[in-house]
Amino acid sequence: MTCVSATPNSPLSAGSQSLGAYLKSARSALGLSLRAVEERTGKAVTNGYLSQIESGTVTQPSPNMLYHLAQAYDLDYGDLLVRAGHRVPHSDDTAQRGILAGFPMHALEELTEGERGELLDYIAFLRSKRPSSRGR
Amino acid sequence: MTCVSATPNSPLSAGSQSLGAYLKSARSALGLSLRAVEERTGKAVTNGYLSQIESGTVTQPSPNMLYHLAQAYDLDYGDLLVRAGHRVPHSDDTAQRGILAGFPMHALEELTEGERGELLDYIAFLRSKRPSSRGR
DNA sequence: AAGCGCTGCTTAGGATGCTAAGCACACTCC
DNA sequence: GGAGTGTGCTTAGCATCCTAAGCAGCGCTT
Repeated sequence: MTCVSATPNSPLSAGSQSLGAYLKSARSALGLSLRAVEERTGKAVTNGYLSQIESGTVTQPSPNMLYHLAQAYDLDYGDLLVRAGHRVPHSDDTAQRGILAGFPMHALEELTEGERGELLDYIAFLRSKRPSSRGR
Repeated sequence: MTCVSATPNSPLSAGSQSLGAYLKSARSALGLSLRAVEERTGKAVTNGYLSQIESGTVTQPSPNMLYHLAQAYDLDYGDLLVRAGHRVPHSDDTAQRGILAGFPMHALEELTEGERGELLDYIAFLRSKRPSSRGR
């Protein structure tokens, strides 16, 4: 047991901790070993790799990895994303219309995904049909 | 309507578009060149790399890349994340972000009045092509 | 024709995520 | 002592992302 750090660091209050330090605190708080976490994530995060993350050898794990860790530690996934330096979609506003006020949006809403794809292609087709402008 | 059989010519037409095909449609609808997009993203996404994404050579671009593309095309960032196979924070309630989330409104804004008319006709055409029931 | 600029596309190579395997140390239990 | 198990940690190597540089083709201008 080489390290068992002494600092009782509550992972929830960590302000500017690096991702690795934060995850290490979290694991320590839960009293889990590296391999226990590997087990918890269903082998999605191997113990060696987790060690790399905690030590800072790996600085930006993929969202998928972070998700599994969030699950294993019961942490907030979005928070982990931010700590890893990923952008998080701010999923709020749905309404800025503007020029399109006249356009019947519900017509679009009724389309299926595939139909919307076709529509995009048709828009491209309309543009390609225009007199001379090549791409703009 | 002019029509000219735009449907069969569609390179992707239907179903669940791959990320690449979707991004290609979006770019095409906006009438942007690969290098124009590179410019728009402030060189964050190079033209060659974008080509790789569209062609499927690169299947899972980083969230950061997707963010820049979402900005450039005025698409929903979260939607792109999902299409790229990344997990999205609040995705417990799966499908119900804005239905129009994936649609590039800019593409509509740039159309002329007449073209918008044709587009509406085409939407009507799409709907008429369906197997009648409107529930879905 | 020659040159220019734009188009999409390819490719070598560096950087990084990520895995599988193994190391050294510490604690048992026979 | 020796075997077995658990700990954190390291490392070779592969896969993938991503960049920089370049390719050929097309249309336009002189």
